[in-house]
Parts: sequence; structure tokens; C-alpha cells
Amino acid sequence: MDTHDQQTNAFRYGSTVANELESRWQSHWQAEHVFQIGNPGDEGFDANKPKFYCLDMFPYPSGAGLHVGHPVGYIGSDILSRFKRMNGFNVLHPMGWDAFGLPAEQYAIETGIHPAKTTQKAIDTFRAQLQKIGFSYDWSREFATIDPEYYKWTQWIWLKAYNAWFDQETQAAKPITELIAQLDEGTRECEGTPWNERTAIERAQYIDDHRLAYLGTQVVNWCPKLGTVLANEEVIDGLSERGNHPVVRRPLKQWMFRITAYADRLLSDLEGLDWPSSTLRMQREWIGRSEGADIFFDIEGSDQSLLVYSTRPDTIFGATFMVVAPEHELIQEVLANPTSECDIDAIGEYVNTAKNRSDVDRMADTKEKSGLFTGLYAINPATNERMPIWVADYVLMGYGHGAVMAVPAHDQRDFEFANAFGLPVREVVKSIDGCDDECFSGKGIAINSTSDAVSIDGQETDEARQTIIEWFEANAMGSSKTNYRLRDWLFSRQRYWGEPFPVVFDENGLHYPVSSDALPVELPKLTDYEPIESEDPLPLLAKAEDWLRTTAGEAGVDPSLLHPDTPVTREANTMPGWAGSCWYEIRFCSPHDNARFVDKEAEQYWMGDGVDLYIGGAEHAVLHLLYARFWHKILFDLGEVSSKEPFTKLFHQGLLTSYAFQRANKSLVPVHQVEERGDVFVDTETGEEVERVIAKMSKSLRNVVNPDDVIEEYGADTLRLYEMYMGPLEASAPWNTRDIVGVHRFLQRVWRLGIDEQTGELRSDLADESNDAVERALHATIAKVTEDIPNLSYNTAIASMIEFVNTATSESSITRDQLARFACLLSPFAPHIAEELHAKLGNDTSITFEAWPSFNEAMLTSDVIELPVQIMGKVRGKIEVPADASQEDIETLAVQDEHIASLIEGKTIRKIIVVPKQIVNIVAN
RNA sequence: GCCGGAGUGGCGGAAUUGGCAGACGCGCCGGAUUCAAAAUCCGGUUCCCGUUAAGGGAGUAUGGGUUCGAGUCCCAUCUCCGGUACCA
Repeated sequence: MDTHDQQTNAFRYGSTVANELESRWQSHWQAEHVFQIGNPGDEGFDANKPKFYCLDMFPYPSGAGLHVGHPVGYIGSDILSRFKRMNGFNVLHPMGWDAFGLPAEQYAIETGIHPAKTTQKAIDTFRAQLQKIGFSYDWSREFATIDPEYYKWTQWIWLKAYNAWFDQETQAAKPITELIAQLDEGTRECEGTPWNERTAIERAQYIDDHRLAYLGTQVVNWCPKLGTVLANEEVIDGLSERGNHPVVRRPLKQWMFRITAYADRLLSDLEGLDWPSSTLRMQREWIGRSEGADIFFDIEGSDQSLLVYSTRPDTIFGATFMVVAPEHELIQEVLANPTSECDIDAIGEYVNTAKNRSDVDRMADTKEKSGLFTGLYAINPATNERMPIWVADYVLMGYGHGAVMAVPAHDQRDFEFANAFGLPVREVVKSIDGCDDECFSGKGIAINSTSDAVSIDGQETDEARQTIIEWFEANAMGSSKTNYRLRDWLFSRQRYWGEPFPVVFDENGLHYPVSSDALPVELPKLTDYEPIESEDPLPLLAKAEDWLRTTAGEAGVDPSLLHPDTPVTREANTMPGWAGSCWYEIRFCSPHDNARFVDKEAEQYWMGDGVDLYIGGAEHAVLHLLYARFWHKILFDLGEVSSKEPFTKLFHQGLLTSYAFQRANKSLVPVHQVEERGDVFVDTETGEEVERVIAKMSKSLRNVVNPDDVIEEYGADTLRLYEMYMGPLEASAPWNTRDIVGVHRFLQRVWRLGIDEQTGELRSDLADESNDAVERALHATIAKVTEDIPNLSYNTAIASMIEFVNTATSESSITRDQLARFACLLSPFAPHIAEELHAKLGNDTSITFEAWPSFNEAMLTSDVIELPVQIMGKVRGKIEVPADASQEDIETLAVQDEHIASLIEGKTIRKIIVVPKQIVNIVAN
């Protein structure tokens, strides 16, 4: 660079100027605690001001650090937070770390470095990277889920659930002590053996079976490679979601959460949430409520009956056979007492294969139905016919009762099965709209559905269903039943890097809670994190022998429950990665409260009506959001929080994609090693032509862009603007380094508008009087930006600011006052440059608390407006009319326009449509 | 397979209730500045026909429809993305 130029442009807005002022303002914000917000009751906190709780889904800090995709949502929430502050809101905008989980532990296995160390390092990296982007977080509220002061309360909430039960009558959780008291007093009956005839152990058993957090034996997804069990949701196509390792099914005793008890409320409370409709639908489908009936079928020659669930009890006349799952208890009996009609060896083998079959294999041939006849027959109560009972793996043990009545004429799967094995098909529902598919599963009119016992012929499906259920109920053969796809939540993991459970076991295997004043139960130190591979899965914490075996007193069990000297074994499983994120939004209200999990007053103020905006990726649409809602509802029922839903408004930012390049053999070429030559992309090292694909940013695709690099080259304000300018916040868009310069030039023009590039000081030639065109443009921009920000329509807000700057630049006119108002508009988006302009304009307080500029409606319209004139819907000319012109005047002006007149000459005007301030359309031919 | 969402210039995208399609930015073209380059500034840029013009034609995935008027509404088809996967 030439020396001369360097002098003239010494204060031009570029990377040097941007980086200098950005780090200066970041230090200022931190030193002055600009974004620190108090709580009700704190000195200087005005609780009468409206509040805005703006929350980002906190990140899992990986060792690799941030890439430019991470901050997209954070920038979005930061803009709204800053906007709300300028509009007089108390804004809670915190950040923290979801820091327990598998990756750190995997890394520990490889390197032997303690996960706490690597995690802390990753957190420091993330924090430093985030701070360079200039977010307005209240860092004084920062915490990580691995902090013992935090997970102490995660354990405390678990204990709350452990010590609670779900009362079906009131549909709410209550302390388990109430259940015990009611049973003791006899105000509540218990199923089975009466309460007062039970032994102490039987009573404990009964109570344990009612806890919200309970120990259950479940067929679980055991992943030998990861050395842990996984929730259904963490298994995709028979492989672990993380790492793609094979998963096998085996029964195991595990801590569970009774989330199914809340199925109805989790479903109905979705109503009224301001969430993306796709996410609402996914949650509804995940819960999977269905209405139908439980029906008992007598088994021929047995006093037992077979229970099935059906959503179409009205098709019972069309049931021609029954199917049970390989795991069904009836199969055990068949194997023990086979009839002559079945092939006992084949069944044994089939059941065994099905059991050991991994889900991958099961998926592979979903089309082909397999199964065997069991030799048993059930009696159809409607027709009194014998129906063969088959065993087949298309019936799942985990849903309904693991048995179905097969209606091949009206269920696709039953139809395929019937076809494969030559079983009869009987049509019992006639489609109304004439659909005559061989298998019709829609609603229609019942036919062929009459017997001595009951008739539903001629009834429409809904009515038929009602009639048949009433008949079942009258004859004790069945009853209406609501079913859910949702299963209870498997909450134990066998890994090290998670929250320990605050519970111990005595020699008899009975469990006792650690009392809450003994929390947290801290993780013991381990030197070896290698998963324990064994036939019988063992938790990793079992390696910490000294920690594991202790006494009740040492562990902190209430002496009234267990004598302090009693030897006990600690629970060696840990909680899953989801645990910490189930309630962090609550903790942010009072993150350093040592007395309670959250300060009551602070919770009421910030979360009384939930989080006002929750921004995060759509990948959490089901699991995290469902789990967090579930925990929230438990806490709500127990009177610990004041809202029934945690997140009032939810928004998913789009995925930031990036170009990746691959050679003909599909191998990947690093982005920086590719050059665009004409229409093609070329590997600069080999000269080979490569293909460009759009993909998620990832290390493996070698297409990761680091925000630090972008900031170094253009500054944080440019990075923020570019990410918001790429398109709508909710849409995914490809990162294109080439485009960044556009918004950087915009900031350069903003800077030049107010700052002398030679001196770096405020221009001495700013206008004294406001230019009307500039003032009008400013009002239009204020109106647009003010409207767009609450809708998170940042791309169009930025476009409008660019337009203003282009106008002011071409008019070469801006006053101090106009510049000051524009700096306010810009400040949520590009806070550093805005602070600098604000300061240079002579202010000594942060722009953060400046009042948001207002606009004048009258400045948005002009006296004369231009109207396009169409003939037969095609624009043929334009006329200028006074803004208040009457319909008649406009019509006259339109037909008198020279060009228009020449075009309609000789034609008959049929009609003239005038849309005020929009358009004129002349219908003439 | 089923359920959602989306298809607009060379590219990212605008067009809030049907009313000038392509705002704004990138790229590209031309010019200014410069010894030169970068940077910056100014102008142009949907495509086709028209000598640069005036002007005209086509055009929002495809084919139909409703309407004075359709990117927007309706029907059918295609493509892409997301969710889900025997849930009885």
C-alpha cells in the first residue's frame, strides 16, 4: 500500500479500525457491567418496567470451538434484546453451557485427560469467541451444567420427582407423602392386596411403583461400543445417534421418568404456545394420542383371554385372525404347552431370532411379512367365529398390548399378512366416496356387520365405533381406551460424565434417597474412563469402589429412613445429557442462589408467563423441548414454579450451510483449496475439476468457517450484519464468503457519513439543516426497522437501512441529529460502530439505553403519488396524482394520459378499476 | 410409503391482507480516480426482439382454473428439503 494513501485513509472503516473500536467497546461493556441486569428487590432495579426474557438454547462446548453457524441464532436474539432495552424493557439475556455429555468423555478415553479439564477449556474457548462477536449477555449469570452448585439442584429436582406421584383424578403430581397418608387413613384404595394387609416391603414396592422417578425393568437399547443404554430417541435405524454404533436390545433395571402420565397435558398445553407449527405438529405426533378400545378375546380351550387394543373396534366383524408379538406372554405358554397344530421348534426359533434381531435388520425387510401359526384359536365375540392366533414380528410388544385383532380388509399391514399366508379377507366398511381399493382404511359405512349378538350395519364409522364400544362395555368384553405412542423416559446412563443420582441401595436392593441437604452428590474422580464391556452392562462409576460402597450416614440418607451405620451402595448410573438442559431457563433467573433452586420472586418476575423468546435449532423440536416441558410441569404441580409452560414463544433459526467440494471419486477437497474458474470449480493443487455441493458445516466436510477469521478480516459488526442479511432467520442459507464485502461496504459508507476519514473525528461539514428527502427516508427506515425487528425480519430491516444510507450519501446531507437517530437504529445490529458514532456525537453513556427513535406517519407519504396504469392487466403507463385525488379524478387523469389515450383509442372502456394508492386498471377492448 | 415445508435473474434473496415481479446485496459490464493495482465513488444489469433508441414480447418449477388483475387463491403433476417409519 502506498504511503500517501495510507495517510489519507488512515481512519477509513476497515479491519484495523473495526477491530480497534470493537475490542475497546467490548472492554467498556464488560468493565461498566452495561448488560448486567438485577432482580426484583435489587438496588436500582425497577420492577415496574416490563420485562423481556430472551433465551438462546445454550451450546454444548466442543473442543473444536465455534464455527459461523453457531452464532446465527445468538445474533438474532441479541438484536431483539438490544431493541427491547431501547424500548424500556428489563431484559434478561443470559448464556451458559450444556457441558455434561459423551464427547468430552470419549476424548478422555483417548487422551486420559479428565473431562472436567477439557470441558473447562472448551467453555473458555467458546466464551472468548462469543465475546468477540459483541453479544449483550449478562455474563454475571453464566453457569455450566457441570458446576456442582448447579447440578446440586438438578439432583434436587430429580428427588422432587422421586418423592412425587401422579394423581390421575386431578391430573397433577403430588408429594408421595400424601399418597401414603391417604392409604394409611383408608381414604384411598390400592389395587390388589388391601393396604393394611401388606407387609412393609410390599407397601414400599407399591409406593415405589407410583413415583414419578421410578426404577423399572425395561427392554433397553444397549450400545456396547458406547458402554451405555440409550433412549429410543437416541437410536436411529438401530444405530446410536451419536457415533452410529450398533445397538442391541436387552432387559435392564433402570431409572425411568413417568412422562406418560403427563401425555395429555403435554399435548393439550401445546395449545396457545407461540411456536412454529411444524414443531407443534412434531410434538403432537411424538406423543401420538389415539382413541380406541381395549377388547378381550376368549381363547378356545383356555380360561385365559387375549387383550388387544384397536382404534377401529367398529371393524371387529372383519377380524379374521389374531396376531401377537414374539415377546408376548402367550407365546411362552404355547412353547410350554404346544398344541398338535403348531410347529413348536419353528416358533421357538422364530421368537428367538426376533428377540435378538437388531433393529437394523428389522428395518431392512419391513415389506416382507413373516410369522407362524401358534396352534391356538380366539373367538370373535361379534361373530362367534374361531380365529387362528399367529405370531409375527410386525406386531410390537411395546405398543398397546403387543397383540392385535387383524382386519385385513381395512388395515394395510394385516392385509399384507393375510395375503402372504392365505388368510381370509372380509370387507366390513364401505367407502362413502366410492373408493374400492382392496384394503380400505378410511371411514365409511359399516356393512356385513350383523350377528345375533349385535349389529352396526349402516352406521357411519364414528357411530359404529360408539355402538360397538357400548356393547363391549355392557358385556364386560372391553372398554374405550386412549393410547399414546409416547413411552416412559429411560433416564439412566452407564457413563461417567453426567450427574450422579442422589440415591443409595441397601443390601436387600431397596433404594433410599439422599436427603436434600446432603446434595450435591459429587462425581468421584476416575483415572480410567474405558467403558466396561461385559455381558451384563455395568456403569462406569462402579470402578470408583471407594465412593461406591459407603454407609447411609456418609451418603446423607435421612437417619429416620436408615440407620447411619448401614452399609449402602451408591447408584452408579448417571443422568443422561438431557438432564441439565431440562431446567436451566429457570436457574438463569437467580443463578447464584444457594438457598433455593430459584429465587421465588425472581422466577415470578422473569418467568411468570414463561420465556418471552426462546431461540434454537429445530433439531431439538421434540426431545429437549418435550423433556424441559415435562420437568417444568412437575415443578409447577409441586408449587415450585409459577407458569405451566416454560417457553411461551419459540423460534428456530435456519441451518447455516456451506459449500463443500468433492472430486469425481467423492473425496473432499478443502474449501480454501478450490478456485472458481468460469463456470467450473477447480482444485488448485491438482487442477482437477471438482463438484460443488451444499452441506451442513462440519469438520469432516472440510467446509468450516471460523468466526474469528471473519472478524479479523472485516470486524464483528460485519459478521453480525452478514449473518442476518443472508435471508430470513428461519431459512437455511449457504455461507458465501464472497458476499460479506457487501455489508462491509455498507458499514464503510455509514462511517464515512459521519466520520472524517483523515482525522477519525466527527465530520466538521455535517449539515445544519435537514434535507427533506433524507428526513423522509429516515422516517421510512425507522418505520420499517421498528416493524421488522419484533418479527425477526432482520434481512429486510438491514436492506432498508442500506437504502437510507444510499439516499443520505447521494444527497450528501445528514445532520448530527439524523446521524444520532440512525446510529440508534443500527445499534442492535452493529453495536460497536453504533456506540462509536454515538460517542463521537458527544455522548458519554452507552447507546444501549438510548430511547428508540420514533417516526411520523405523515412523513411516510408524499403529496403527489405515482400510479401505474394498466390496460387489461398490463402496465402501460404511469400517472402522477395528488395523494387525496378522488376516484373520478384518477380515472380522468388515467384516460387522458397521452400514451394511455393512444392505446385505448378505438376501444370501448368496459370498466376502470382504481385501487387507492396502488393501481389503475382499464378494461377496454 | 405417510405427514409437513419450499421451488422467483448468473448467486443470496425482496414483494405483510390478490394490485408496478426482481427491493437490497453479491457477481458481472461500463466510467471516474490512479503511473499502475487494490480500495473507493458514479452509472448499467430478468430474458428475448428492436442498430445504441423509442417501443414490443415472454417471464415467479410444470399443466390447467378462478379474477379486471395471480409469485400470492384453487386443482393436478414434477423436483428439492425436513419429520416419521409396521404405533394396530
